[in-house]
Amino acid sequence: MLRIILLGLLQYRPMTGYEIKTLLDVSINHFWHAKLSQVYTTLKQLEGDGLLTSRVEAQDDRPDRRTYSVTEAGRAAFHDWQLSPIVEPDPLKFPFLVWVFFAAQAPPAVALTQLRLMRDLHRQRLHYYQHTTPDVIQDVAETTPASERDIIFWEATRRFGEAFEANYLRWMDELITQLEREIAP
Amino acid sequence: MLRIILLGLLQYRPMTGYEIKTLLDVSINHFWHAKLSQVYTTLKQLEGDGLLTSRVEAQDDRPDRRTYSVTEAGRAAFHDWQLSPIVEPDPLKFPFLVWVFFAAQAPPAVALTQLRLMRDLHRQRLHYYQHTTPDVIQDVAETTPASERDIIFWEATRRFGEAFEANYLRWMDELITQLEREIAP
DNA sequence: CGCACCATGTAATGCGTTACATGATTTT
DNA sequence: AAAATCATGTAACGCATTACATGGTGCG
Repeated sequence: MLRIILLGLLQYRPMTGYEIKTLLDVSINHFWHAKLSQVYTTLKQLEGDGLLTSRVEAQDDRPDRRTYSVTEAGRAAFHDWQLSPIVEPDPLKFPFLVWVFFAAQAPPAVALTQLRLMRDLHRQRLHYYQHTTPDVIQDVAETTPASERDIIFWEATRRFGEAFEANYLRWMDELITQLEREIAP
Repeated sequence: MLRIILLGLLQYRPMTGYEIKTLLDVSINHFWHAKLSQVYTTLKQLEGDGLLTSRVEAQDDRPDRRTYSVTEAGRAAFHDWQLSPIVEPDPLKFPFLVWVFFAAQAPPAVALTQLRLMRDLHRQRLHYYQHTTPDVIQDVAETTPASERDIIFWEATRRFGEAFEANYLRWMDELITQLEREIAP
């Protein structure tokens, strides 16, 4: 998947590994993430496969920059992926739900404390999607040659994040209330 | 994480790798998953670490069964994990959102077809959480010595799945409607 | 003075999937 | 006759994280 993301992002404009990582951290980060080291190794791999090319620019005050661009083969690989239909819902992983599944084994007070903490964290995230992400999308749209249609879909992913967090909060509030009633009737 | 899940499940009762896998597929499957081969290797690993023990029972008509049980050290490791607070929201991955992020690069008709297909898949999943999972929880509760408190949390994970899918559907319906308006005004 | 930013990479290790290998019994 | 269930595992590979290694500039 990271391979596809890198091919997709580099179609907007050529970038260095470092630039890609910073872009990743503000845009795609909410539904996919990668460490800088993985970005570097995956870029190298894609170049080895002929899907990217790179050229090095020397700089005297800072380290050299290696800028990657997509080749024709890279563009083709990306579009192949994009046009082949996805016929199964993604198998997802929610580590915190594992904790909830086994929460009966923990003392009730500990469980409640953990749930309240997690609720606060998701409240913060919801706030971020509502008040910060719209500005981020604007910023990215200005520094990247993106179409209006791109922005429609970027905004759709933001709304997904917002709705996901709002939904998560509702669910947690209900669970916490239920447990509170059971502990202190 | 699979290590923790195996330790958690084996505390209800001793099981073979095969039994664990079938239990995994109907319970935890909605927020974590693993292949049978990984279950076998992880069980072996946990035994090597002294967190599980196993004994083999010969059978004449079927292959031998290796039944695993949790050791004291295993119980301790599980409770350590359970009592150490989770202070960051999980970094999640939604592969389909990557597709949406780049959907502007696909022909509008292709994008709409894919979105409608995915909507149907999530509709099926919602139906499953609403009408099948409650029965599954009952079944598991009957074959496994689980407390009432366990069932409260298992039911909570079911509600999470239900709410997640309902929310996903709402989001997709909105996006599809928005795109339909733009294609054929 | 220390931290963040810019900038690149490698090496070791761990987690997870796919493919390989076997084989009897039961259900459709 | 074919598929699903029961039952175990290994080997190769790929994806991802952590740790290691380097070093100048700018800001508070």
